[in-house]
This record gives sequence, structure tokens and C-alpha cells, in this order.
Amino acid sequence: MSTNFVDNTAYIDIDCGIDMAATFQCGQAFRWKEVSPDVFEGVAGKHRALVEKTVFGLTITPCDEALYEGFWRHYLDIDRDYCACAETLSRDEVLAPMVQRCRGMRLLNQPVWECLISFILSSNNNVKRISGIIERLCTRYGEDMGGYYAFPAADVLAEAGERELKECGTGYRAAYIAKTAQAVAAGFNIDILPYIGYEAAKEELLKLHGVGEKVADCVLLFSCGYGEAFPVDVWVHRAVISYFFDADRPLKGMREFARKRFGPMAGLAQQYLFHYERICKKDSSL
DNA sequence: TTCCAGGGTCCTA
DNA sequence: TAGGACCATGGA
Repeated sequence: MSTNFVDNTAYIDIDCGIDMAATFQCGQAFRWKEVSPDVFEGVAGKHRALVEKTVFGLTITPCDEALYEGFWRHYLDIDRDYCACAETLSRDEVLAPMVQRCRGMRLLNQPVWECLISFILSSNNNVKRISGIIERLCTRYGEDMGGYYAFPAADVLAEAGERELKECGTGYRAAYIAKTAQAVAAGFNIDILPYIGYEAAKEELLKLHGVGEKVADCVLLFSCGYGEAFPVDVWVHRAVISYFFDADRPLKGMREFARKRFGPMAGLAQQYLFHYERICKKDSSL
């Protein structure tokens, strides 16, 4: 893998390629929009970028070396060998066709705060509507970066309060966001979560209002780098029952089953399951 | 009109 | 501790 920087664009040579739609539209992040099949534009934290798939890998614009090393390299999970991951998961006979269909999908390493609020909003919600709510929150409370808005800081959302947050379409989740924002603004440290281990980090997250097992696992997987996290939503629940069991079983049992079967790649396996299920439903409705 | 969506909280038995 | 009602909202 090599990276070059020309005219404020990063040219990244990645061996395994990237599935743009699977990566940016698989429900792990909510601020990316398709410009064309090979080009996505999005905002993460305080940074906006155009990411384009090329024959060599991908390009990021605008992006100099400092921004790449300080943010996008980690965000796009550039250093993980996804060919090896796909190879390993393909050895699972059930998962093999899903890996084949979604090959090139990557997990993103999002800013923890942004990921936390996004998935608190995901409760009993759908991807399209979550994206709309987040954009309204960013437009109203995010820092104006000149043409786009950063994700709003905790103290700003805490100050906004439940009633104002509801005006952005958050519904009953406004109370969750307000209380969690107040906790973080008051000193609840979410920045340590990537460094204290999966179990300890989950225990911390579960102390926050609006965060249950599923939301915690999403945050741990999509922003803290804990690959063993296995979020179980309605799609994954259906898929696991359909492909691995012949009857329903408790959610806790599903998480344990997944972590035992897929180990440190349980989270990636979960994402293959989730995206595959949604693609299949879309395909079957055509 | 009803169902559904990347669920969590709170109350009751 | 487990189970169930309830919570907002917009698209299908």
C-alpha cells in the first residue's frame, strides 16, 4: 500500500479495493451521499471530503498528508487487510455467499461522540430518517465550517435541551440525547472507550441514557475498534435465525454465538449479514 | 389505515 | 429477573 499527495488530494493504493455503496450506505454512518457510483461525499466530525474509487484504490479530496494521517487514514480503516478478513470469513459456509456479494465493504472508525448520538437516534428508526434528523441537528447546532456543518458538540446539544431537540424530528429520543449530552458535557469521558477493553467500555456506555446492548455494540464496533462487538437489530436477528438456527433464541445467546463463531471478526460478519439482508430485500422488491 | 424501522425505558408480576 | 406497554415519526 502506498499513499501520495498532489494538489490537496490523497491518492491511496489499497490492494483489496473498496465497495463504495456497501461501505457508505450500509447503515454504519449517516452523513455520506452518493455523487456517482464511484464517488461519495460526506462529513465526519469536522471534516468534509469527496472519496472516489479509482483503479488503484481511492482518492480523498481535500486532503493533505497531515489530515490523512490525523483523521482519514483511521476513519477509513486503511491499514486493515480486508482481503484477509474476507478470506477468513469465506471459510464459514453460511457467510461465504454474503462475503462474495458484499466484498469490498469496510468498517469505518467514526468519532465516538458522533457515532454515539447517531445510534441513540437509531432506536426504532430507519436509516433514511436517521440521516435526515442528523442533518437537521448539524445544520442547527453544528459549527459552520464554510459550506457545511460539523457534528454538534456535546455542550451545545446539552444547552439546546429536550424541547428544541424535538423540533429536529428526534421524537421521544430527544430526552435520551439531552441527558447523554449533559453527562458528556459534565465530564463523562467517552474518549477512553477505545482503550479500556470491550467489556469495560460496554459497561461504561450502558450507563448513558438511551444506550442499551445494541446501541452500545454499534458504538463499540463503528467507533472504538472492537471487532468482537456484534450488534443485533431486527435485520440481524431475522438473519441469524434464518441462516444459523431453526428457531428463535434470546438476544444474549445470539451475541455469544456470534462471538464464538466469528471471534474478533464478529462485527464484520454482522455487517455482512445486515447489508446482505437489506440488499436481498431491495432486490426481491424490484 | 396499518406496519415497520440498526431499541430503550419503565412498570408490574 | 422477565415480560410487556409505551414512546414519535414518516415512508411503504
